[in-house]
Amino acid sequence: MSPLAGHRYAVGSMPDTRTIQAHLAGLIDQAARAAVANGDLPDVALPEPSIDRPKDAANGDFASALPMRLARAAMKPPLEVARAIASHIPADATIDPPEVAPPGFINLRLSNAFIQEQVEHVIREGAAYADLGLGKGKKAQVEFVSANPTGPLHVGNGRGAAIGDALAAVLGAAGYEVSREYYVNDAGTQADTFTDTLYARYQQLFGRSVEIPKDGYPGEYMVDLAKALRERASDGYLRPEGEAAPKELGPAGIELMLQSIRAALDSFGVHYDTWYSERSLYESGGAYDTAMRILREKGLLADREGALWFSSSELGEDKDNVVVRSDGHPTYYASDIAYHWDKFIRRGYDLVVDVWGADHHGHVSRLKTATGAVGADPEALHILLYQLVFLKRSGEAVKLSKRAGELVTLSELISDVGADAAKFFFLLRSPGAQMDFDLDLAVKQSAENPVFYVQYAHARLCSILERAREQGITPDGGDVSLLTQPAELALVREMMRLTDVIEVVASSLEPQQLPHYAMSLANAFHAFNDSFKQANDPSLKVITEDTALSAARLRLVLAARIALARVLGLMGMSAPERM
RNA sequence: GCCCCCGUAGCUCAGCGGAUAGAGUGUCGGCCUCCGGAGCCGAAGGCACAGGUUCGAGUCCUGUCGGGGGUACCA
Repeated sequence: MSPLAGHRYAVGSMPDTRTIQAHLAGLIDQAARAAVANGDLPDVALPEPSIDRPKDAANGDFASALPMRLARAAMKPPLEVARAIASHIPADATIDPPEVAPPGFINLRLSNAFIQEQVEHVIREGAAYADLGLGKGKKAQVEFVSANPTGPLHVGNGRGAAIGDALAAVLGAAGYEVSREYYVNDAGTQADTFTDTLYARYQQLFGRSVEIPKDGYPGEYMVDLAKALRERASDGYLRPEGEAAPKELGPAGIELMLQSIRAALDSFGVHYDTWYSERSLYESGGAYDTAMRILREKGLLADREGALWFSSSELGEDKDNVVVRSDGHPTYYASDIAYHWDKFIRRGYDLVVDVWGADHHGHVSRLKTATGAVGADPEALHILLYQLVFLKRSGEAVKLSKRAGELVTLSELISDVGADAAKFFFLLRSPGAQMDFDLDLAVKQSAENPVFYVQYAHARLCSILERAREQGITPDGGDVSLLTQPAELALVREMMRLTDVIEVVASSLEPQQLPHYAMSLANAFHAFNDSFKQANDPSLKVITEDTALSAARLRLVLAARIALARVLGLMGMSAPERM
C-alpha cells in the first residue's frame, strides 16, 4: 500500500494497473519537494501523499488531498498550496496535465495512451490478471464452515462457505500460497450427544421404546441416519437393552453426516484442501500433548475444583478458562489451542483466517491469547466473524438451530435459488452486518439476481468474439490506440480497478467489494455495448467494416472478458459462455 | 449488569477521514428494426438521535434509543 516515493519509470516502460497509484504518489511527492526546494512552499514536513479515487469522474481518475493537509503548516490557503505543488508535477506519459480544484485538490487524469496500454497489459496477464505480490512466499490458511458433523449444513453455514471460499481465492490472487481447511469436530460433548441420539433412534427402529437425550438432536435427519445404518449393518450396532452404544456407532454416524456435508459443499462449488480431524489432535505425542506441555512449562495451567484451568487472566483475559473438565474430558477450548499450535508452529502458516459465526464471538479474545501463549504470533491469526443469518418465511422469523430440529439446509437453498445466486447474495453483505434471508423472497428473486446480470455480460462478451470469428475477424494485431470512444475508455478504467479491489479485500478480509465491483464492471461493458446501439450508427459497433477498428475493439472485448471471468472466479462463480 | 456487532433510499445492502452519499430491487419517464432486451439512459427518494475531535465526519470518540450476539467444566 505504501507509495514508492520517487519511483521513476524509464521511457517506454509505463507502470501497469498494479503500480499506477504508487507512481502517481511518487509524482506528487516529487513535486512537493521541488516546490519546497524552489521556495514556492515553506520547508514543512511532508506526509506520504495519499492518492484517492474521486467519486465523481469529472474530478479526474485520481486526486491528492495533500495540499489541504499541508495548508496549516505552510500558512497558505490550500488552493495556493495545490497550485504550488501542481506546477512542479513533471510531464509524464501516464497523465494529462494536472488540475487543481477547490477546496485544495490536485486532480489527475490518466492519459488515453496509458489507458489504451492497459488493454494489452490485461491480455498479456490473462487468467493471472490482477495478481498481486502482497503475499509472495507466504503460506496462508483459511478455515471456514467447520460446522459440527452432528447435522446437515444450514443456510448460515452457506454464508460462511461463500465468504471463506472467496477470501481464500482473493488471498491466492494476492500472492499467498493458500489452503482451505475444514475442522471436523469429531470429538467432545456434542459428538457424544450425537452418538447418544443416533443410538436412541437406531434402537427405536427395532421397536425399543427409548427416548432421545433431552439435549439431543431432535431433527428428522437423525432418524434417516439411523435407517441408513440399519440398511448398511442391519442390527449389527444393537446391544442388549440398557447397555451403551457400541464404540463404532459414533464414528460411523459422523462419517455418514460428513459425506452429506461434503456433498452439499460440493454442489455449492466449495472444495477443501484439508479436512482436519479434531480427534487427531489427541494422538499420543500430538498437538494436544505438545500445546499443554508448553502451557504447563510456562506455569499457565492450574488444577482447581477438580478441573484443569488455563490461567488466561494472567495474560489479560477477563477470567481463567477450563481446559480439562473434572470428568477428564478436554474442552473445545483445549482442542482449539492445540489446533492453532498445529496451524502456526507445526505447519508454519504465516497467515491464518478463521471464519466463524458471530455466536462464537466470546471465544475470539481468549483464543488469540492462547495462540500467543503457545508461541505463535496472535497478530497473524485473523478471526472473521460473520453475523448470523435471520431466516424468514414470508416475513415470519425462523430461528436457526440444529438442536431445535428445525432448519433449512444449504442443499435446499442451492436447489431453490442456485449456488451462484446464493453465493452472490451472501457476498454482497459485509460479514459484520446481520442479514435477513427471506426464503420466499429469495426464490422469487433468484431469477432477477444481479449475478445473472454479471454472467450475462460475460456471455455477451463471448458471443461477440464468437460472432467476429465467424466473420474471420479476430483480436490479433488490433491496435489499441484506436480505442478513443468515452465508453471504450470507461470500460478499461473499470477493468483497472480490479487490482485495487483485490488489494482491499486481501487486507480487510471482507469480500463484499467483489460482487459490487463485478456489477460495476458488467455495467461498464453493457454501457459500452449499448452506446453503439443507441448511436444507431453502423460504424459504431464492435464489428464494423473497418477491420482495423474492429480488431482493436475485439482486443478490448477480449480484455474485458478476462477481467470479468477473473472476478467471477474469485467469487467462486461460473463464467458462462452462453446463457 | 458487563462486553462485541449493526442502525444509510419503500425493501435488501455498499461506502473503511475528502469534493454533489451509491448500487440492486420497487415506482415513474425515456431509448434498440439489436454483434443476445437477462440491456442502456434519466427522475423521485436516505446517513436513528445528541454532543465532541478535525481544514474536512455516514466514516473516528462519548452518550441515548433500537435490533442482534456473547458473558458454561456446550461448541
